[in-house]
Amino acid sequence: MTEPAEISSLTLNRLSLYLRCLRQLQDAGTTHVSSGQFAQHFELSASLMRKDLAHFGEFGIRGTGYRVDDLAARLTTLLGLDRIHNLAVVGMGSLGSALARYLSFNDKPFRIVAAFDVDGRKVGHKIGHLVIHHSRDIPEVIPQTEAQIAVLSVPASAAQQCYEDLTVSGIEAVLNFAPTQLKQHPAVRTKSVDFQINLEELAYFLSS
Amino acid sequence: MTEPAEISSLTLNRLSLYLRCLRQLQDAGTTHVSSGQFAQHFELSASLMRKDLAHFGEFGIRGTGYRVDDLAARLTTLLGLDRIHNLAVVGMGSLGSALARYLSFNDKPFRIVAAFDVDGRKVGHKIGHLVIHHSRDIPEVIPQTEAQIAVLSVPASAAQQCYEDLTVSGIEAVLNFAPTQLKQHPAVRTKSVDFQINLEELAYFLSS
DNA sequence: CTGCGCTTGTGACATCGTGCACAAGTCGGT
DNA sequence: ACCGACTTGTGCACGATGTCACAAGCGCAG
Ligand SMILES: NC(=O)c1ccc[n+]([C@@H]2O[C@H](COP(=O)([O-])OP(=O)(O)OC[C@H]3O[C@@H](n4cnc5c(N)ncnc54)[C@H](O)[C@@H]3O)[C@@H](O)[C@H]2O)c1
Ligand SMILES: NC(=O)c1ccc[n+]([C@@H]2O[C@H](COP(=O)([O-])OP(=O)(O)OC[C@H]3O[C@@H](n4cnc5c(N)ncnc54)[C@H](O)[C@@H]3O)[C@@H](O)[C@H]2O)c1
Repeated sequence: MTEPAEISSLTLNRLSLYLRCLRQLQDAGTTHVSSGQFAQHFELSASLMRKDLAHFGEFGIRGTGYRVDDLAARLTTLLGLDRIHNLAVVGMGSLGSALARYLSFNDKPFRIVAAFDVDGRKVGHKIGHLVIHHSRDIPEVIPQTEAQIAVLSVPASAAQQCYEDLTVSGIEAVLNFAPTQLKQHPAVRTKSVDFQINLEELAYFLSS
Repeated sequence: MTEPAEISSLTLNRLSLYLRCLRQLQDAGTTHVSSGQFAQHFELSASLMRKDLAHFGEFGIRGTGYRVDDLAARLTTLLGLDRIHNLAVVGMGSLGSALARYLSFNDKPFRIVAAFDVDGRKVGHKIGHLVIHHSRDIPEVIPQTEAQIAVLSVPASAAQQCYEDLTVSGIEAVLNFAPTQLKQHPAVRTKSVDFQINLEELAYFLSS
């Protein structure tokens, strides 16, 4: 099988995870690994890993396993992480700032090219070497900077409006952190990371 | 059906979502809603919502729909959000501080009772009215404060060690933000919120 | 009290995701 | 050159998840 069918989110997320684990192995100096060893080490499923990889071709050597460097490299290109992706952060509050700082360190495949807020005390100031624009300039700045992915870290009440401003500005994907159910635009790939819901799930299982 | 079987994460997360949407309806003054209206308004599935609720009993009135207040109240107790849950935050960097601040505002069902770090410049200082302890005191402070859920926001390299310190200290659940695959303790309910993997999923689908 | 329209709760069905087991294939030793 | 030990890639079966369609139930009008 090559790559005609649409890949599921679950598979894709696991591929990212595999890559991360492979990098750990690289750091440890491991050059070869079998799916069994890999799975045991990282508490994953060996057969599932093989099946995930099978969506994209053959990566291993029967009888031997996988060459760590090789698999890592192929996963990197496969996931598009060998290219640089331009990010815009909308909402430079405590979360937005943390994200911006985090991405500045970890700048391998992602690069922040624009930041937005509405707070007069923040607009015009710099975060690192990046000036914070006013949100009303989203339609102008997004195309200029060629931002492809937007990170939404504004209050829930502003999220939908910002989302729509972003979509009409030609953004290709949005990662939303606001605890709200966005009315999605079909042409923009949208995901939400919902801290609150995850916390509530844990709370459900507590004894008292 | 009442509640013998284990409820799936997916269902549980949607229940949290429904509750959040119901609160929006309450704020808007809506008193009654049918699953169809609800689903259309929030871009959800009506039949799935009914099935999710069915795990826990009957909540609606046939021919009429649901009373918003009533359903919200029942979901709140059902999810355990009428009780206060004690949180500990481990790793008071930019993300940990953002989370602490966020939870201090949004303090309805969650209350931060302890904070930890190893950085000498942070330990002993206060965040709000809460003193930051040294991580080595986790085994002492967690039981004292009766923290039930820990939020892990330390660097990936420290995550496994902190996780284990927490588990032996009697924590009941952990929400991990570090980009690493934790070796899980079976008695501790553990979830990860993985910003990086979500970002990489979006990147995969970008055109260029 | 009866009938009608509406909505829930639910069983049957379709789809999707995962675990299992094994044939196909590779390598190293003899 | 062949064998045996090992691992991948994969077909199959099972379980989980979501959709559909409808009987059961409720309220209101007459
Ligand atoms: N730990 C956290 O802080 C955390 C965790 C999970 C989710 N969230 C969510 O992330 C979002 C941001 O959280 P936060 O803690 O950073 O809040 P915050 O109040 O610190 O920051 C919000 C920022 O958004 C800006 N803003 C408001 N309206 C805007 C608009 N229309 N356009 C651009 N910027 C605008 C504000 O000026 C502010 O700087 C919230 O929706 C919150 O629920 C936060
Ligand atoms: N936007 C973000 O900042 C962001 C987003 C997603 C995930 N994350 C992840 O969350 C974690 C924290 O991110 P951050 O940006 O806050 O990093 P940070 O460097 O700002 O903060 C990390 C904090 O953890 C403390 N620490 C280190 N070892 C510790 C230990 N053993 N016990 C207790 N505390 C310890 C450090 O002193 C520091 O204060 C990282 O794993 C990061 O990958 C961060």
